[in-house]
Amino acid sequence: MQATTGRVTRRRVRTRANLLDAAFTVFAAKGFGHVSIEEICEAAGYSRGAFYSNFSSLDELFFALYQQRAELIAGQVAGALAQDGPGLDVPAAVDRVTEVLLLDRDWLLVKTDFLVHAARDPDVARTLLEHRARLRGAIADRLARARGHTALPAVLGDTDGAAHAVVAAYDGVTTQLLLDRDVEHARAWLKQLLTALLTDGSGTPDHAKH
Amino acid sequence: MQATTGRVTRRRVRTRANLLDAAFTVFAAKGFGHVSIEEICEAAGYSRGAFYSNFSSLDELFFALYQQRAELIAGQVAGALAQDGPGLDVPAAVDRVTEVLLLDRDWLLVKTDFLVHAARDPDVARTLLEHRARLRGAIADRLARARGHTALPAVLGDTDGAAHAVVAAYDGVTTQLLLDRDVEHARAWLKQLLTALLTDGSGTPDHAKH
DNA sequence: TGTACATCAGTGAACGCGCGTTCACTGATGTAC
DNA sequence: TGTACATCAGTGAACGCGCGTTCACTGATGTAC
Repeated sequence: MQATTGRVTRRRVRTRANLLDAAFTVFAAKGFGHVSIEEICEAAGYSRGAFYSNFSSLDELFFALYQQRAELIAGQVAGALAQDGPGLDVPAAVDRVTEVLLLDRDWLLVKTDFLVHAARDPDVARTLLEHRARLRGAIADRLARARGHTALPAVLGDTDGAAHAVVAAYDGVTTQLLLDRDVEHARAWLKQLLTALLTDGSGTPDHAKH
Repeated sequence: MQATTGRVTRRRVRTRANLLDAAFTVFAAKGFGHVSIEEICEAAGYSRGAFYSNFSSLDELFFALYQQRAELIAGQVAGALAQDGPGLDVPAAVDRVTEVLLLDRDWLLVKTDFLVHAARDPDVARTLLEHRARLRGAIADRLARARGHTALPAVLGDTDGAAHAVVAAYDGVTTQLLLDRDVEHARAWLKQLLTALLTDGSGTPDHAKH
């Protein structure tokens, strides 16, 4: 209803952004559910009143935070996937995508907190599923573009099935990474998994050994 | 130092078990971090003092709870894997194992909460990694036993690599299941993934279509 | 098997702190002229 | 560009509740004889 857009402004936008940034750090460090509104305000350098002026609950802020970051990252992934020619160079693509998806541990932590949260709230789950669908779409597009150049194994069905498999592999590797904190291993491992999934054993590439 | 084992007893064991059972339900419903000691005591039908007589913190109880359930489930999985002959019937094995691993949503929720918790505490992470290693060991054994009867694709390396892949696939499918709550789809999907991973495209089984 | 006694397990009242939430106030920001 | 005014955004004190934690007490449980 905010008739004039000029009145929603500047200071407010800045404050909101500061709160979200501080919240990201605090949530990553302690986990949603172990964080108080006060901690976030303190980290951001505001009084608690500022929080209530911008959000109505921790849940709302957490949701906004996830939305913001997820959008950002979805864009980066799409960019990384669009980056090369029609042939599908799995290891190169994985390198570029994991740069975005695996290297920021804080994001992995927040994302997993959000998963846990979504698992208990169907409305939140819907949003997360939509984000995932968008990501999967970008992957399926990429795979479709590679069709003819590189064959997909029939077991997974169409490109959409293959995209699902890629996401599942990513989720699986993420779980392990959260525990062992070995990013390089996770990247190598994801490459290997995707190679196994996206090739049919004939074209086995040489880097897959080890 | 409890010299006589007779003095650690009965009532105490029962109370502890009741608290753990109640905690499981409450944690599954609300998530660790949104649960108070009081809620658990109320659910179990004890006063808060009883809690402090048995545990020193929520963290300790949560850890004990995970430990208890994980052990139980590890046994069930090992049993399910040991159940048939030397040949590897992937879909049948997946059916039996997912019976244990995917059907209890409450367990998936608690397990994921615990993952998030472990991701922020290296000591807890070590315990979880050990549990996972044990599970993986059971799977690797099963795969080794199938060797010669069924070939594994070389991309994954030895049976241990294949076992890692199985766990990753399981974790990936779990993530999706937590969001869409479609158990049957998750089982079918896991079968398909494992078939793709554990066969080399030649022996593609007919059930893999769709 | 029964009784007397000692120790233990859980009770529930009490305390106090952390923090969510509200609100009257003030300095900041934008608008009109 | 400058000034006067209106509205908005964030302040920080105040309130109160939920709940973690403690502890003197009592009924339950086990032991000795």
